[in-house]
Amino acid sequence: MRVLDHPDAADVTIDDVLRALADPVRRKIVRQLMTNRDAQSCSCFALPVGKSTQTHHFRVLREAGIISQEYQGTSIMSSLRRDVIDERIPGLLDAILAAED
Amino acid sequence: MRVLDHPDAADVTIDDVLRALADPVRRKIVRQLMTNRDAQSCSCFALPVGKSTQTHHFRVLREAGIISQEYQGTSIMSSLRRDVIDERIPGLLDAILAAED
DNA sequence: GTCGTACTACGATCAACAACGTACTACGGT
DNA sequence: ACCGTAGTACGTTGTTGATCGTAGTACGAC
Repeated sequence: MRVLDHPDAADVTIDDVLRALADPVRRKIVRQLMTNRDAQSCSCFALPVGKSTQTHHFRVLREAGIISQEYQGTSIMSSLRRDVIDERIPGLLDAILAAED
Repeated sequence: MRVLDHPDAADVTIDDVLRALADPVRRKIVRQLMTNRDAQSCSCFALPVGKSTQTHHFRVLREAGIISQEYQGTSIMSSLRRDVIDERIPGLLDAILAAED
Protein backbone atom coordinates (compact mmCIF):
# COMPACT_ATOMS: atom_id res chain seq x y z
CA MET A 1 0.00 0.00 0.00
CA ARG A 2 1.60 3.18 -1.18
CA VAL A 3 1.50 6.15 1.12
CA LEU A 4 1.39 9.73 -0.09
CA ASP A 5 3.02 12.45 1.90
CA HIS A 6 1.38 15.69 2.77
CA PRO A 7 2.96 18.92 3.96
CA ASP A 8 2.49 19.86 7.59
CA ALA A 9 0.08 22.69 8.22
CA ALA A 10 3.02 24.89 9.20
CA ASP A 11 4.65 24.33 5.82
CA VAL A 12 1.64 25.43 3.83
CA THR A 13 2.49 28.73 2.16
CA ILE A 14 0.15 31.28 0.69
CA ASP A 15 2.35 31.21 -2.36
CA ASP A 16 1.82 27.53 -3.04
CA VAL A 17 -1.87 27.77 -2.25
CA LEU A 18 -2.54 30.69 -4.56
CA ARG A 19 -0.46 29.19 -7.34
CA ALA A 20 -2.43 25.98 -6.99
CA LEU A 21 -5.76 27.78 -7.06
CA ALA A 22 -4.81 29.86 -10.07
CA ASP A 23 -5.89 27.05 -12.37
CA PRO A 24 -9.53 26.47 -13.32
CA VAL A 25 -9.26 22.69 -13.35
CA ARG A 26 -7.88 22.63 -9.84
CA ARG A 27 -10.49 25.12 -8.65
CA LYS A 28 -13.14 22.82 -10.04
CA ILE A 29 -11.77 19.99 -7.94
CA VAL A 30 -11.69 22.16 -4.85
CA ARG A 31 -15.19 23.45 -5.43
CA GLN A 32 -16.55 19.93 -5.75
CA LEU A 33 -14.76 18.89 -2.57
CA MET A 34 -16.26 21.87 -0.76
CA THR A 35 -19.83 21.15 -1.78
CA ASN A 36 -19.66 17.35 -1.46
CA ARG A 37 -17.85 17.19 1.83
CA ASP A 38 -17.04 13.47 1.68
CA ALA A 39 -13.79 12.11 0.37
CA GLN A 40 -14.06 11.26 -3.31
CA SER A 41 -12.04 9.20 -5.72
CA CYS A 42 -10.31 10.96 -8.59
CA SER A 43 -12.69 9.43 -11.11
CA CYS A 44 -15.66 11.18 -9.48
CA PHE A 45 -14.49 14.44 -11.00
CA ALA A 46 -15.56 15.12 -14.54
CA LEU A 47 -12.49 17.00 -15.62
CA PRO A 48 -11.88 18.18 -19.16
CA VAL A 49 -8.35 16.79 -19.32
CA GLY A 50 -6.70 13.42 -19.74
CA LYS A 51 -6.00 11.00 -16.93
CA SER A 52 -2.32 11.73 -16.51
CA THR A 53 -3.05 15.45 -16.42
CA GLN A 54 -5.59 14.81 -13.67
CA THR A 55 -2.92 13.03 -11.68
CA HIS A 56 -0.75 16.10 -12.10
CA HIS A 57 -3.45 18.48 -10.82
CA PHE A 58 -4.27 16.34 -7.81
CA ARG A 59 -0.63 16.22 -6.92
CA VAL A 60 -0.25 19.99 -7.14
CA LEU A 61 -3.20 20.38 -4.79
CA ARG A 62 -1.84 17.80 -2.37
CA GLU A 63 1.65 19.25 -2.34
CA ALA A 64 0.24 22.71 -1.72
CA GLY A 65 -1.53 21.29 1.33
CA ILE A 66 -5.02 21.88 -0.01
CA ILE A 67 -6.21 18.31 -0.23
CA SER A 68 -5.29 15.04 1.41
CA GLN A 69 -5.26 11.77 -0.43
CA GLU A 70 -5.11 8.21 0.73
CA TYR A 71 -5.23 4.91 -1.03
CA GLN A 72 -8.29 2.74 -0.63
CA GLY A 73 -8.03 -0.29 -2.83
CA THR A 74 -7.17 0.81 -6.33
CA SER A 75 -8.68 4.21 -5.72
CA ILE A 76 -7.38 7.30 -4.04
CA MET A 77 -9.84 9.14 -1.89
CA SER A 78 -9.32 12.88 -1.82
CA SER A 79 -10.66 15.32 0.68
CA LEU A 80 -10.22 18.97 1.43
CA ARG A 81 -7.85 19.96 4.24
CA ARG A 82 -10.23 22.68 5.26
CA ASP A 83 -8.81 23.02 8.74
CA VAL A 84 -5.33 23.65 7.39
CA ILE A 85 -6.31 26.26 4.83
CA ASP A 86 -8.74 27.93 7.18
CA GLU A 87 -5.95 28.22 9.70
CA ARG A 88 -3.32 29.53 7.29
CA ILE A 89 -5.48 31.74 5.07
CA PRO A 90 -8.84 32.20 6.76
CA GLY A 91 -11.63 33.18 4.41
CA LEU A 92 -9.86 32.25 1.22
CA LEU A 93 -11.76 29.10 0.37
CA ASP A 94 -15.12 30.64 1.11
CA ALA A 95 -14.30 33.68 -0.99
CA ILE A 96 -13.36 31.52 -3.95
CA LEU A 97 -16.32 29.20 -3.57
CA ALA A 98 -18.74 32.11 -3.35
CA ALA A 99 -17.40 33.74 -6.51
CA GLU A 100 -18.85 32.14 -9.60
CA ASP A 101 -16.15 30.93 -11.89
CA MET B 1 -1.30 62.44 -22.17
CA ARG B 2 -1.49 58.70 -22.57
CA VAL B 3 -4.51 56.95 -21.20
CA LEU B 4 -4.48 53.42 -19.87
CA ASP B 5 -7.53 51.28 -20.22
CA HIS B 6 -9.03 49.24 -17.47
CA PRO B 7 -11.48 46.35 -17.67
CA ASP B 8 -15.05 47.00 -16.59
CA ALA B 9 -16.03 45.50 -13.28
CA ALA B 10 -18.22 43.02 -15.12
CA ASP B 11 -15.24 41.76 -17.12
CA VAL B 12 -13.13 41.00 -14.09
CA THR B 13 -12.80 37.24 -13.81
CA ILE B 14 -11.75 35.19 -10.83
CA ASP B 15 -9.35 33.44 -13.14
CA ASP B 16 -7.46 36.60 -14.04
CA VAL B 17 -7.53 37.82 -10.45
CA LEU B 18 -6.15 34.63 -8.97
CA ARG B 19 -3.53 34.30 -11.66
CA ALA B 20 -2.44 37.86 -10.97
CA LEU B 21 -2.27 37.28 -7.23
CA ALA B 22 -0.31 34.05 -7.60
CA ASP B 23 2.91 36.01 -7.81
CA PRO B 24 4.72 37.29 -4.73
CA VAL B 25 5.88 40.52 -6.34
CA ARG B 26 2.35 41.42 -7.37
CA ARG B 27 1.00 40.50 -3.93
CA LYS B 28 3.56 42.83 -2.43
CA ILE B 29 2.22 45.66 -4.57
CA VAL B 30 -1.35 44.85 -3.60
CA ARG B 31 -0.51 44.61 0.08
CA GLN B 32 1.18 47.99 0.03
CA LEU B 33 -1.81 49.51 -1.75
CA MET B 34 -4.12 48.04 0.86
CA THR B 35 -2.22 49.41 3.84
CA ASN B 36 -1.37 52.82 2.32
CA ARG B 37 -4.72 53.58 0.85
CA ASP B 38 -3.61 56.54 -1.28
CA ALA B 39 -2.61 56.25 -4.90
CA GLN B 40 1.13 55.73 -5.23
CA SER B 41 3.60 56.02 -8.04
CA CYS B 42 5.38 52.90 -9.25
CA SER B 43 8.68 54.06 -7.79
CA CYS B 44 7.21 54.05 -4.28
CA PHE B 45 7.36 50.27 -4.30
CA ALA B 46 10.65 48.68 -3.33
CA LEU B 47 10.43 45.68 -5.58
CA PRO B 48 13.23 43.17 -5.99
CA VAL B 49 13.10 43.20 -9.79
CA GLY B 50 14.21 45.46 -12.59
CA LYS B 51 12.23 48.40 -13.87
CA SER B 52 10.86 46.78 -16.99
CA THR B 53 9.75 43.79 -14.97
CA GLN B 54 7.91 46.14 -12.63
CA THR B 55 6.09 47.61 -15.60
CA HIS B 56 5.06 44.09 -16.53
CA HIS B 57 3.67 43.32 -13.07
CA PHE B 58 1.72 46.57 -12.85
CA ARG B 59 0.19 45.86 -16.21
CA VAL B 60 -0.87 42.36 -15.20
CA LEU B 61 -2.57 43.78 -12.12
CA ARG B 62 -4.27 46.51 -14.13
CA GLU B 63 -5.46 44.16 -16.85
CA ALA B 64 -6.84 41.80 -14.23
CA GLY B 65 -8.87 44.71 -12.85
CA ILE B 66 -7.10 44.78 -9.50
CA ILE B 67 -5.52 48.21 -9.72
CA SER B 68 -6.21 51.39 -11.63
CA GLN B 69 -3.47 53.58 -13.00
CA GLU B 70 -3.46 57.07 -14.34
CA TYR B 71 -0.78 59.37 -15.54
CA GLN B 72 0.16 62.36 -13.45
CA GLY B 73 3.10 64.13 -14.97
CA THR B 74 5.81 61.58 -15.67
CA SER B 75 4.50 59.32 -12.98
CA ILE B 76 1.71 56.82 -12.94
CA MET B 77 -0.38 56.76 -9.83
CA SER B 78 -1.72 53.36 -8.94
CA SER B 79 -4.53 52.55 -6.61
CA LEU B 80 -6.46 49.49 -5.62
CA ARG B 81 -9.85 48.91 -7.23
CA ARG B 82 -11.17 47.63 -3.95
CA ASP B 83 -14.79 48.16 -4.86
CA VAL B 84 -14.45 46.03 -7.96
CA ILE B 85 -12.69 43.11 -6.31
CA ASP B 86 -14.91 43.25 -3.26
CA GLU B 87 -17.91 43.05 -5.53
CA ARG B 88 -16.62 40.22 -7.69
CA ILE B 89 -14.81 38.13 -5.08
CA PRO B 90 -15.83 39.39 -1.64
CA GLY B 91 -13.38 38.56 1.11
CA LEU B 92 -10.50 37.64 -1.14
CA LEU B 93 -8.33 40.69 -0.60
CA ASP B 94 -8.82 40.65 3.14
CA ALA B 95 -7.98 36.97 3.31
CA ILE B 96 -4.76 37.49 1.41
CA LEU B 97 -3.78 40.58 3.34
CA ALA B 98 -4.38 38.87 6.67
CA ALA B 99 -2.25 35.86 5.75
CA GLU B 100 1.44 36.53 6.27
CA ASP B 101 3.37 35.96 3.11
C1' DG C 1 15.53 73.84 -26.14
C1' DT C 2 18.07 70.68 -22.93
C1' DC C 3 18.23 67.72 -19.20
C1' DG C 4 16.57 64.48 -15.95
C1' DT C 5 12.95 61.54 -14.32
C1' DA C 6 9.48 57.94 -14.80
C1' DC C 7 7.94 54.73 -17.14
C1' DT C 8 7.03 51.89 -21.70
C1' DA C 9 8.06 48.98 -25.74
C1' DC C 10 10.43 45.55 -27.79
C1' DG C 11 13.04 41.55 -28.25
C1' DA C 12 15.44 37.82 -26.04
C1' DT C 13 16.17 34.20 -22.72
C1' DC C 14 15.09 30.80 -19.50
C1' DA C 15 12.10 28.39 -16.31
C1' DA C 16 7.70 26.75 -15.15
C1' DC C 17 3.71 24.48 -16.33
C1' DA C 18 -0.32 22.27 -18.64
C1' DA C 19 -1.21 18.77 -21.55
C1' DC C 20 -0.67 14.31 -23.80
C1' DG C 21 0.40 9.30 -24.75
C1' DT C 22 2.41 5.16 -23.50
C1' DA C 23 3.96 1.98 -20.39
C1' DC C 24 3.66 0.58 -15.82
C1' DT C 25 2.06 -0.73 -10.83
C1' DA C 26 -1.13 -2.03 -7.38
C1' DC C 27 -5.17 -3.86 -5.99
C1' DG C 28 -9.82 -6.42 -6.16
C1' DG C 29 -12.61 -9.80 -8.26
C1' DT C 30 -13.38 -14.04 -10.60
C1' DA D 1 -3.54 -17.06 -12.42
C1' DC D 2 -5.91 -13.79 -15.14
C1' DC D 3 -8.38 -9.65 -16.06
C1' DG D 4 -10.10 -5.14 -15.30
C1' DT D 5 -9.92 -0.88 -12.85
C1' DA D 6 -7.58 3.25 -10.85
C1' DG D 7 -4.15 5.75 -10.87
C1' DT D 8 1.23 6.74 -11.46
C1' DA D 9 5.65 7.57 -13.85
C1' DC D 10 8.15 9.16 -17.48
C1' DG D 11 9.38 11.57 -21.43
C1' DT D 12 7.81 15.11 -24.72
C1' DT D 13 5.73 19.11 -26.56
C1' DG D 14 3.93 23.70 -26.71
C1' DT D 15 2.64 27.76 -24.21
C1' DT D 16 2.87 30.97 -20.87
C1' DG D 17 5.30 33.88 -17.97
C1' DA D 18 9.15 36.16 -15.24
C1' DT D 19 13.16 38.40 -16.02
C1' DC D 20 16.43 41.40 -18.22
C1' DG D 21 18.66 45.07 -21.13
C1' DT D 22 18.40 48.57 -24.37
C1' DA D 23 16.22 52.04 -26.69
C1' DG D 24 12.56 55.14 -26.72
C1' DT D 25 8.62 58.39 -25.20
C1' DA D 26 6.34 61.80 -22.39
C1' DC D 27 6.44 65.17 -19.18
C1' DG D 28 8.31 68.77 -15.78
C1' DA D 29 11.92 71.86 -14.58
C1' DC D 30 15.33 75.03 -15.75
